[in-house]
Amino acid sequence: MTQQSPHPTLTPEEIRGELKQAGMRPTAQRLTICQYILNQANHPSVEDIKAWVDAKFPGISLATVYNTVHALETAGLVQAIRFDHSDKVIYDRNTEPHFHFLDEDSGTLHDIQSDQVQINLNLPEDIRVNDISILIRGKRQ
Amino acid sequence: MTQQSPHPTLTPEEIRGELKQAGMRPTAQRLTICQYILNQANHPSVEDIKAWVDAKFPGISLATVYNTVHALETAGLVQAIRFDHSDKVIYDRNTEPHFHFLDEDSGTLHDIQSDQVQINLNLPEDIRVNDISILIRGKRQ
DNA sequence: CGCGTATTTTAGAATGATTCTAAATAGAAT
DNA sequence: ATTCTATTTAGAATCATTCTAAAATACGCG
Ligand SMILES: [Mn+2]
Ligand SMILES: [Mn+2]
Ligand SMILES: [Zn+2]
Ligand SMILES: [Zn+2]
Repeated sequence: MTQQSPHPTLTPEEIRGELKQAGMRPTAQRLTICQYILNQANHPSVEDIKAWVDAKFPGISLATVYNTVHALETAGLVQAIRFDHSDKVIYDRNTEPHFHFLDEDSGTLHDIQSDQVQINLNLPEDIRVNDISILIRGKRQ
Repeated sequence: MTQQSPHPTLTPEEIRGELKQAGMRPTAQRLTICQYILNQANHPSVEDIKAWVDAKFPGISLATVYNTVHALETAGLVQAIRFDHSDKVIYDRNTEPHFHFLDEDSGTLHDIQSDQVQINLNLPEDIRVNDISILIRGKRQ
């Protein structure tokens, strides 16, 4: 299923804790960005993040958004992904290995947990697989 | 297997024929580009194409390479694909649905025919799948 | 062959996402 | 308060790609 996200909502205090644990100072900018990426957003682009954060924090710089997502990525709190259908990187709070469904009508991405897909690979012996990336495109009827 | 490509080598005359059939004038630039994309190359980027063609056809413009790959794409002679690990579009002479293996050591892409992968999707009833894109990353030991 | 017209090629400018730079600001430590 | 480091910021730079508008070329026809 592309079902309800398994991501618990984090309180501001919990976010603060995650940042500190990652060695990042919990600045107002970062807390706001995390409130969006970790709690509200669904696979947002930097543009999405900037737009949302701008409402709560007018005038935040684009560079800060980039800096922050990079830091969050390094800290392992988000995953950066790029798909064929867009030239923008999207950030994924789901850092577990999983796949994606692109709803071609709405343009929205939805997680597909690994256990919802069974893959049987018939590859040469000498290949060691490190990672599998899957994007399913389709529509809901 | 990521085995030998199922792409027959085309003679210059055959390439000429393909272009005409697609309503494209078989100019020297296009013939040279096709000689590379359709016969020699393995998932080349525009940069790759430009570099190879430049040797046979010094001074060809980058715009022409872009124009030509777009025309070939429209004609259905190649497929444009973008993967996560590079910010460049690559062109694929294999226009059948298929998947890809990225050799992380060499950075090279290899086709995986659809019949070498069995996928069982456990998705909601209301989802109609139009396309599945798979990239397998790994190494050869 | 020689013209007329549509297609193609081309250089260079524009675009857009992202990265870089270097200076200003803020936080933490002493 | 002073110092040191982390963060934020505006703006420039980068890079793949797209666009523009003019020059060159190909092709059909007389
Ligand atoms: Mn979006
Ligand atoms: Mn390449
Ligand atoms: Zn996801
Ligand atoms: Zn391929």
